[in-house]
Amino acid sequence: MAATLRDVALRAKVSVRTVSNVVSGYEHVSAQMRARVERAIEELDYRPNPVARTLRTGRTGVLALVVPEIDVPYFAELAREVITAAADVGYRVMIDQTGHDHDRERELLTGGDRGMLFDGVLFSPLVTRAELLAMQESRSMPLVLLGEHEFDGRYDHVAIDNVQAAHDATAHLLAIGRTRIAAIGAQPQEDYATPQQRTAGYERALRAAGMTPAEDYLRPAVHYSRADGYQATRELLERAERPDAIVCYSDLLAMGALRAIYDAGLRAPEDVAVIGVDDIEEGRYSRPSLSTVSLDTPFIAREAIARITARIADPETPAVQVTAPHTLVVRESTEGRSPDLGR
Amino acid sequence: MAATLRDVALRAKVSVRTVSNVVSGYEHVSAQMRARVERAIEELDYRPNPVARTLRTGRTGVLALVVPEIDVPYFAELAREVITAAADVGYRVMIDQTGHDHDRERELLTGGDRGMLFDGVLFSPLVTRAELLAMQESRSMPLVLLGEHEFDGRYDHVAIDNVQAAHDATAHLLAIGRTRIAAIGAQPQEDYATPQQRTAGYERALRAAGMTPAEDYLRPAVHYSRADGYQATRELLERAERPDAIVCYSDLLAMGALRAIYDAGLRAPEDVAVIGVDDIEEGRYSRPSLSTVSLDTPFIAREAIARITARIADPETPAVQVTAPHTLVVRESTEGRSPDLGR
DNA sequence: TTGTAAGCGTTATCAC
DNA sequence: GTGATAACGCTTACAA
Repeated sequence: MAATLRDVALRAKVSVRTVSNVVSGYEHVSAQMRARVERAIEELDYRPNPVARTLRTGRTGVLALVVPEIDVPYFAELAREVITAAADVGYRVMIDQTGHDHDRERELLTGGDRGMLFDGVLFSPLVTRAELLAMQESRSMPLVLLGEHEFDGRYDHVAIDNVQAAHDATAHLLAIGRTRIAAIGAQPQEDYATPQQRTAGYERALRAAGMTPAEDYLRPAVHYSRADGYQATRELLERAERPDAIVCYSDLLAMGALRAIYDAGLRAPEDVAVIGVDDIEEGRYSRPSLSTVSLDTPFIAREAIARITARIADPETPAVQVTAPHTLVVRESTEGRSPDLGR
Repeated sequence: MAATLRDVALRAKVSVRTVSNVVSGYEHVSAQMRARVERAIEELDYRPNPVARTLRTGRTGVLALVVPEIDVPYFAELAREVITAAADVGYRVMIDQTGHDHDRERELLTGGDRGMLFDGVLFSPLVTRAELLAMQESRSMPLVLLGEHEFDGRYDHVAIDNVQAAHDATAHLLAIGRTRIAAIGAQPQEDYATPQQRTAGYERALRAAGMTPAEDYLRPAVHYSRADGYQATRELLERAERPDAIVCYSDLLAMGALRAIYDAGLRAPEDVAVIGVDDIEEGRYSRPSLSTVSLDTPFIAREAIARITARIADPETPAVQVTAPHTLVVRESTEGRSPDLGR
C-alpha cells in the first residue's frame, strides 16, 4: 500500500500540515523539520497522490489536445510540439480524436463526460463557426482554438492565415508560368472554415492574375488524406483540359497527387506542378520533394500553451488571436530544386 | 459553479446515496425515485466529478501510452489504434514521449511523478532488458510492453517476432537474387532488444543462404528516422563493393534510403532494392512504393488493451505474451510491382 | 429500497 | 513556524 501524507506525519512525528508544507515547497519551514520530514518521505518512499491534490485544488495538470486523427502527420507533428511545450510548464497532454465525427467533436467541446479531467482544451476543429457559437452555451472550460482564422473575440485563437497561405501557394505556381491551376481540398457541402479560406486564397490569386477560377478545377476532398489526393488527381488528369499545376490544401493530399501523376505516366513538375500546405517531413524526402507552405508548428504549440496557461491562471483574460507565420518553401515539385538532406 | 451530488439530492429531496445509485446505474431504484432524480440532474445540468470518483474508487479511467516520439508514423498509427481501442472499453489515453531519453523512460516506468494518474501503462520501450528488471523494484502498476520480443514472465507483452520479421525481409531480397545485402538500424553501442533481434534475423537469413554477413554492411541508426536512413545509405553507396539491396529496420529509415539512392543517381529497385519494416501508409505512396514487413497494428492495439484491462481487473493475472502476426508486403522497391491505390 | 455517515489523500483555514 | 481540523465530491458499509 502506498504511503500517505498521514503516514509520513506519523513517522516524522509532525503534523500533516508540516509534511504538506515540505512536499509543496512552502517557504517557512525550519531546516530541522524539513530534514526530519524528508527522511520519513525517503524511508516510506512517499509520493503525493495527484488525484487527491486535484480534488482539493481543482487543478489536474492535464490538457486535452483534440484533433481529427493523430496519425495524420501534420497533427502528429503538432502533437509532438504541444506535448513538449506542455511538459516544459508542467502539464501533461491527453489526446482525443474526433475522427471527423461532428457529434464526437461537439461532445468533446461541451465536455460531455469529462467533467474536471482537464484544466484546458486545445482544439483543432473541423467544426463550423455556427456550431462553435452554440458551444458557448456549455459550461466554460479554458479553450484555445488551433488553426482557425475567423476570430469572434470569444475564444483564444492560434490562427493560420489560411487565405494568405493558399494565395501564396497559388501565386508561386503562377510565377513559374502555370496557367491551368487546379485545387484539391474544397468541401463545398460543409461549412468548414479552413477549406473555405484556402479556396478564397486560391481564387484571389487567380483573379489577381486576371484568370477566372474554373469550377471543375476545384476538387473536393473529405479527409485530406493521401487517398483523397490520389483520387482527386486522377479525376483531374482525365479532364480534356488537363491542369498543369495543382494546389493541394494539405501536404498529405499532395503526396497522393504526386503518386497519381506518376501512375498516369506524367512527370512532376514538368507536366504537372504540385504544391501543398503544412510542410510535413515526408515532403522533404518524397520524389519529387514537395513544395509547400510551411506552417510554424513549434510556434503554434508554444503560443497555444502560453494562451491556455494564461487563461487557466485567469479565466477573465480577454481572448486574443495570434497568427502563426507561414513561409513558402520551394522544392522539386514546382521548380526542380534539390532539397538539402545531406547532414 | 458546477452542481454536486448533494445539490441534486437537495433538489430532488432524496439522499445522496440515491442520487449516486441513479448516476452509477444501480439496479434497485424505484422508477419514481429515478425519475425524480433524473429531473433534478437535468435541471441542474449535473455531471459527476471524475476526480472525486477516482479518489474514492482508485480508478482513473486513463491509460498512459509511452512512445519515443508521437510523430514517428509507426507510433502515430499505433497511437491511433490504441486510442480507438481504449475508447471502446471506456478508457482515455494519455501520451507520453520519452524522446529517446533513458532517464525519462525510466522515470515514466517507475511512475516518478505520476502516482495514481493512470490505471495502467502501455509501454513501447527502447529501454534495455537489464534496466527493465530494475524497474521491477518500483511500485507496481499494470504494465503492458509493446513490441519487445524477449519474455521473462514478469510483464505482459504484445510482441513482434523481430527476428522472424527481419529474416523474412532479408529472405525476400535473397529470393529476388540479391547478393550484396546491407542492413540499416543496428545499434551496436546499446543493449536494445529490437535492433539486436532484427540484426539476428538478418544474419540468420544470410547464413541460411550460405553467405557471411559483412561487418561493414551493417549500418547503425540512432533514431530510425528518415535522416538516419538517408545518411546511412549515402555511406553504403560510397563503398567500393556497393550493396544491391538494403534491409531497413523501419519504414522511415527506408524512406530516407530511397531518397538517397535517387540522389546518388541510382535506381530502386534496379540498382539497389530496399525493404522496410512497419508498413506505414507513407510507403504505399512513395516512389517507388515500399516493400515492407507489415505489422498488424490494430491487433497490437486491441491485444494491448485486452491485456491491460485484464490486469487492471485482476493484478494477479499471470503475465502472458502474445505475438502479433506479420506479413511480407512486396511492392515496387524490391520487385517493381505497382501498388493498388485506385479506389 | 433508501438514508446516514465514514472515508479516499490532499490543501487551506484557523488557531496557538 | 506548526498543529488540529474542515472541506473537495464521490462511493459504500451499515442502518433503518
